Amino acid sequence: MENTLFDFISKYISLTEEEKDAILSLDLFRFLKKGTTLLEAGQKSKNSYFVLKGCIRIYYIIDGEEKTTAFYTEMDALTPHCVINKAPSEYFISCVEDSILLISNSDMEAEINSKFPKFELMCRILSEELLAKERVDFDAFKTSSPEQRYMNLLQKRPDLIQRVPQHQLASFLGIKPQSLSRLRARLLEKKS
Amino acid sequence: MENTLFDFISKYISLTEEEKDAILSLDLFRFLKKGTTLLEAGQKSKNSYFVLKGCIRIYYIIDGEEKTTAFYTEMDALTPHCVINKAPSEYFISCVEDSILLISNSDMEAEINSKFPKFELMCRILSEELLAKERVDFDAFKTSSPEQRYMNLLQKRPDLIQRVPQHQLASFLGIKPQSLSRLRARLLEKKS
DNA sequence: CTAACTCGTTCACTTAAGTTAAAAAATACA
DNA sequence: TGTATTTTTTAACTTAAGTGAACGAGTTAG
Repeated sequence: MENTLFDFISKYISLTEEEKDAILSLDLFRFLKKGTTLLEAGQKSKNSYFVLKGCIRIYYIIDGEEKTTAFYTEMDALTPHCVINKAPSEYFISCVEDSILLISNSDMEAEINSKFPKFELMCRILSEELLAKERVDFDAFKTSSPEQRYMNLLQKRPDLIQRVPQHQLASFLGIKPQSLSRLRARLLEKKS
Repeated sequence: MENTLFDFISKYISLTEEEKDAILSLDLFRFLKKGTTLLEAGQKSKNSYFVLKGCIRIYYIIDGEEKTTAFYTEMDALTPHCVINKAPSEYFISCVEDSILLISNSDMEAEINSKFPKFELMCRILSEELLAKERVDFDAFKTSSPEQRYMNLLQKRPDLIQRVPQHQLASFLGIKPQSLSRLRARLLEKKS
């Protein structure tokens, strides 16, 4: 668990043993049950999440319907929009599975970043990377059909298709559950 | 022009006159003609862009078709994916209009960031903001129909609809030019 | 144990986007 | 200015996603 975290950090900066201990002493690890809500729409929060184990999702409630738009699994980091713009959240976050998360808050992060330039550097690089990647993902979504998106997902994140309920996958792909079901049937047909 | 830049920076950090002069002495401003290509797919580059005036776009060529996925206008910043992952670019960048850009390269940025922690701080905050916003934009795209996306654009970036050719807007909205034209006709019909 | 729910699938029908083609309008440029 | 080129619109037809409803399997709760 600590190893997962430090392996991740080591991709960006190197930490001394003291620094590692300092991080661990903050006691940020949290064990959460499937279905636990971490953030509600309308709510303000300062918490950021890093997934050590399990899966969390972002979803909206639009016309009474849940619309899941993003999944975060092992080694994924998420700072909600409401933390950045200090406004009520536009979306919910909850656990898709029993999960182990590192939960930090923005005040604490600001303090650490100003004390340890190394950490600030890591955060900059990480968010620049995530931003560039999000851009490319968004582009791929725009330029492809639901069927292509599904096949792309099958390639890039096959695990998701196993661990996530299909109606959540459907809205993640920008379609209705019935359409995903039909689409899958269509693909099976094609293969044979 | 300098003012546009410093107004932008002042939202994040405050600069002394010396620091401002130092930035200006780097001579990063570039004047570009409409249609100029800044980056080609397959090419490697270290350049980041900040739009002071005008408009640039990201586009792909898929099956011989141009697919425009993003527009950057006044006060927008863009670091291409290829700069981040040091791999050949998956997309093109070109000027939609005559534009004034600030063009920096990643080596230079790394140097400045390590010399001036203030700058590193700005870059971190900026990319965290952009990442959170990109997430919300992507979500809005996923959860809405082409018609809703168009109406949303009409509200949020009415200028774009004026300054950008419709076939580029269409792929930005994830549809074909014919569909956008039809969609617009449908909306006009509804209004009356 | 059964009633209530949730989830995935199927079906018939509606709606809108994709496709192909052609014409009309706007723009560039020689 | 007139011609070429690009952009936008229109139309007819195809394809696939949305909608509303129903069904069975699996799960949960009383």
